[in-house]
Amino acid sequence: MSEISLDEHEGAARESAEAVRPSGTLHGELLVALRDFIVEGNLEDGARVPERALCERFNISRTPLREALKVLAAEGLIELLPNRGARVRELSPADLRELFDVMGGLEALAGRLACERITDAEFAEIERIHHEMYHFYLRRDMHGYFHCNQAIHQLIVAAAGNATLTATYAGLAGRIRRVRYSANLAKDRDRLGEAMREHEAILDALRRRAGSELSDILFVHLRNKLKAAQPPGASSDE
Amino acid sequence: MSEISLDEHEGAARESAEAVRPSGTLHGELLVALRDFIVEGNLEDGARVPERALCERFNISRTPLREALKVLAAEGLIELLPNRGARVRELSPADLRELFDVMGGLEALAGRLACERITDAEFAEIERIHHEMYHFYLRRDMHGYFHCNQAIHQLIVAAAGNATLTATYAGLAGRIRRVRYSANLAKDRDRLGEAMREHEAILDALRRRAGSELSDILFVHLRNKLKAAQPPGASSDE
DNA sequence: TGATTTTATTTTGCATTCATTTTTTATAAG
DNA sequence: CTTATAAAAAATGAATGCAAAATAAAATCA
Repeated sequence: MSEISLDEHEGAARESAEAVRPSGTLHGELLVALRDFIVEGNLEDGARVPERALCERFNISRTPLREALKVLAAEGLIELLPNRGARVRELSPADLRELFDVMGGLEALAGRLACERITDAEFAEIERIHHEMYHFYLRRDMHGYFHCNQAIHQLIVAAAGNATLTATYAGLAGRIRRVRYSANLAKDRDRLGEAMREHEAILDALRRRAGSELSDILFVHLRNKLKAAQPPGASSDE
Repeated sequence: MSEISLDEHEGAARESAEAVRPSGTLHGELLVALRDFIVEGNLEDGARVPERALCERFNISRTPLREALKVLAAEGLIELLPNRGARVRELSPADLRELFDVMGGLEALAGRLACERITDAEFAEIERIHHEMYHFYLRRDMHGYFHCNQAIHQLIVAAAGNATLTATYAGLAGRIRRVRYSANLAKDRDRLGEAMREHEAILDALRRRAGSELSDILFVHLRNKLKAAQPPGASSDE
């Protein structure tokens, strides 16, 4: 009956909403598992979230499941319709634009903060991955490139040393991750080269600990990323 | 038995976590009411959240209450200790610093976005309140001053026209609102004058639609606000 | 046949119940 | 009188039960 193909995503201990990691409680574990389950795209966009099936899949009763659903709704991953259950939240082009802008703002902040406190060792690590990324870029290895790209942005956020920022950022990132924009990105070679140059500028500003400048670069960088991901004439639904 | 002094905070329909406004469902209403109840300081810092008492107070069973608690924990307002219930989350000086920085980052973003899309009418409204605030400043009317100050920052965020940003901002603002830093702020007259000058600069940059510049000013403005709120030598718990 | 009403089934929201764990109170020992 | 131990009370986490609502299915009529 249950047409869901989940295979126990236990171990993936994603650090998410900061104050909620009640390992040892069913609800806490379930929250993590369910979030991954949805983020990884096991449910179609706009699809109903099948309570019964998920209960059977995770071997729990409805109570902890519904608690987790409420949290995921607060995070914006699903939406709750009164008396009509939960649905996977669809991202309109406008939503995506909003998310990218906020992510851009948070990365801009991360860059600024990172300039204040990043150690030489941390910077060296970012630089190392940057060169690795350049390597992938030359070889047109999209998978490797993308992986490094993610890592760099993640490291900058981490270097900011602000747990609240990290948690907020992770929450928004989860919502975007459902969208397969990577495909669009990878296709546009011009964008790839441009992105590479932007990353050079990021590294440079970070090296000089030029917080305000880095802040600007990162925001624009995210804007360009969005532009590349969005079809040219996509309505912004304003 | 219940030493809680709540008097039905119904109507206050605060727009909060965007995807959760299930008016008509008990859980949704309760979430809003409970959040206000905690934000308004009806529970001591670090105090246990009394499930039983709250159930009686709101006339509901534990199920919807606990659902709301899970959401509030995800928002960071309370923390859940396995088998030991929920407690009102205390804000360490480090937490406060983190929150202010992220709020600063979000306001910086708001300023940048506002410059892109703010209308002359919207700007005029902000300018009007700014002058009103100056009036209060001259008269040393702290209450009026503070109110205007809040309004201006709120309007800038609104002018950004990004619902995701608004929701994220509101979530963090709620956590800070528990702290009575306003008292500290109001006491420091030097800071007040400085803040006034910073607001002049904000207005000026916004008038010129100088997004990047405004972004910087707003972040620094928030930093200074924090500095004024924090006792000089407060440990940053790094 | 196709649309519409009626009935059955499922799903949802919330209350209640139950087994554990924690906290409190009472009791005993040093 | 203080500290340690044991028993009682309360709380928490999760499962189950139940009424109302929504969806699906069947029956009726045009």
